Amino acid sequence: MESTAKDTLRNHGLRPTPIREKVWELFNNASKALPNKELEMQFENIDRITLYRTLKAFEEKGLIHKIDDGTGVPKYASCHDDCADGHHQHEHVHFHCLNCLSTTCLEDVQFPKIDIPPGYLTENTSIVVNGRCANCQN
Amino acid sequence: MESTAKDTLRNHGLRPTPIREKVWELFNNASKALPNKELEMQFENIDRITLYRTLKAFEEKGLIHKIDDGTGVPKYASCHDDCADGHHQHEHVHFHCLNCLSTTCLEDVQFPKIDIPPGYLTENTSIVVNGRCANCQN
DNA sequence: ATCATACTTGCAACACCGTTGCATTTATAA
DNA sequence: TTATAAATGCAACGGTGTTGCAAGTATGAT
Repeated sequence: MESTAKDTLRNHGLRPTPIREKVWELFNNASKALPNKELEMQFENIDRITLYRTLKAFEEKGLIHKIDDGTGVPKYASCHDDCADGHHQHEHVHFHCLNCLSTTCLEDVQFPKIDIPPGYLTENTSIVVNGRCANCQN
Repeated sequence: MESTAKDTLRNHGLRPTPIREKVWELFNNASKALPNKELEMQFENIDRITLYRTLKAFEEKGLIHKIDDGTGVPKYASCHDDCADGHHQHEHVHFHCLNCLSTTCLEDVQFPKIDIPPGYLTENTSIVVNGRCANCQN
């Protein structure tokens, strides 16, 4: 049995509101990371600041994670269950298609171990692969 | 024998000017990637647009490469000889220190091979390791 | 050396985005 | 139902990428 958007929001310490529920559903139905613009377009008229704060809250509560794919336009994607309040766990590779410009999470791709020189301490690593996605091979 | 800043600029199709020469020297003497702000501070008074265009020109001509370390603040570092006009070759890992906020190129770290699912085509890959650099271990 | 030309610089200006403050509206728990 | 805390909408500020244009500068030909 799937948990409703309301439940999910409450479980993460967020009040369920129409906007938040819809934003959350958009992330759940998305097969790629979403930029602010694309989210805004799904609403009749939503204040960009409200959306900004919604995304910020979602991120802080571990519902979504921000992806910097190098385009300069931040994108967001839903997290998995192992993400909690302000403590993200996202050791997965992101793929950015240079053709359709979509960015996706490659959860199943093995995350490589980077051999950093002694003296350095690794906290977390970000990997973005740029290329052509499966849908853009023609 | 080292080539002068003038020579380097000319060799990349850029007219040597006082500003460009100084910017180029700043990159050569830097042990880390430089954000616009840090470059601006090295001048008495430089127009931010001029610096913006200088960096853009340098990047297009293969003198420097832009690094997106996830902070949202673009940084730049000098390229190596294998970079030419609009054709960058930077398969190296970048390290971003969460303590001193410096970003460096780890040229000697082995760049891992990412096993992307069939159907995907890899053009280039960006890797940023976040953590603590050698200078920040105390 | 001079000079015409192309490039560079500096300034104004615009757009976009992150961010904060504040008043109003909405959700929640007593 | 109601008091309280949180969410929303709007104004506003600052930073930055970007372009246009006029003035200054480097360059190659004469």
